[in-house]
Amino acid sequence: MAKKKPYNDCFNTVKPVRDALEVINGKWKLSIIISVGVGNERFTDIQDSIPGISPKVLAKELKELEQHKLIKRIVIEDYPVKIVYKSEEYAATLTPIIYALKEWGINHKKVIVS
Amino acid sequence: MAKKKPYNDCFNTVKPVRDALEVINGKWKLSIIISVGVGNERFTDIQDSIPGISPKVLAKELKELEQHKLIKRIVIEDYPVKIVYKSEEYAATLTPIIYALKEWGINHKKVIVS
DNA sequence: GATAGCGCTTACCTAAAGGAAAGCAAAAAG
DNA sequence: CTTTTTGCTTTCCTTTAGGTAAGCGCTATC
Repeated sequence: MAKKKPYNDCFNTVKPVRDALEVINGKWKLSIIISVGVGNERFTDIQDSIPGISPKVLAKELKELEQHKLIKRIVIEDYPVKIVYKSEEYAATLTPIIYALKEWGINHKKVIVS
Repeated sequence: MAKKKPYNDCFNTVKPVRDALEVINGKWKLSIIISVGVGNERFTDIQDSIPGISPKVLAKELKELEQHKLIKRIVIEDYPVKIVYKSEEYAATLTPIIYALKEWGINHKKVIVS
């Protein structure tokens, strides 16, 4: 007896958190979702609203977000052809995460300062 | 007039979200916080509770989490010397984020399957 | 005395992320 | 015509994250 106490299992939490992180990981994805969600639909508007992002990275991330069905790319066929990005409805499910991160980030800033 | 419509500002949200991500980014940090939060305090217990993590990465991340005041490393001086990791109270403020990510991850799995 | 476990560290390597800068086709503006 | 804007793409390069494998000092166990 007196076996070694085994570790506490937390896989039920760790697993879905990791699944979520796989989709929204990286430095820029949530910023892009926020920007598009707030109404920016043109490439350059999105770029301008996110300080520091390069067009290369933005183009790459937009493609990934499209594949994850979080954003749609719409081509409007008139003269000139116009391209707009919109949030998919599914992106709204990320709101609680974004909100929680925002609140935490704001508070953390205060904690660091003090 | 008829100036170009400027982009919609979202920096107030983007900025704190990025601040938060700087602390909890990466593939493993939240998993470690969850594991320690659930009561795993020994290095190998934490390692065993997070499938796939290597000791190198775990050691590195634990140091970073210590610096961010999310986890404390305690050396117990008896024979043999024992080292335990515990959550700082501040780590509890991450609970809403972890919960939101967990819920989203669970739901996302369902969405993908269908 | 040999082996195993604990809490790491070290060295090495690969892949992916990301930055910088330039360019480009099409159209509009001057 | 020249320049500017838009929505990107391309190339090149550096940084970082992370994986693999081995080992090490110490203790405990067989």
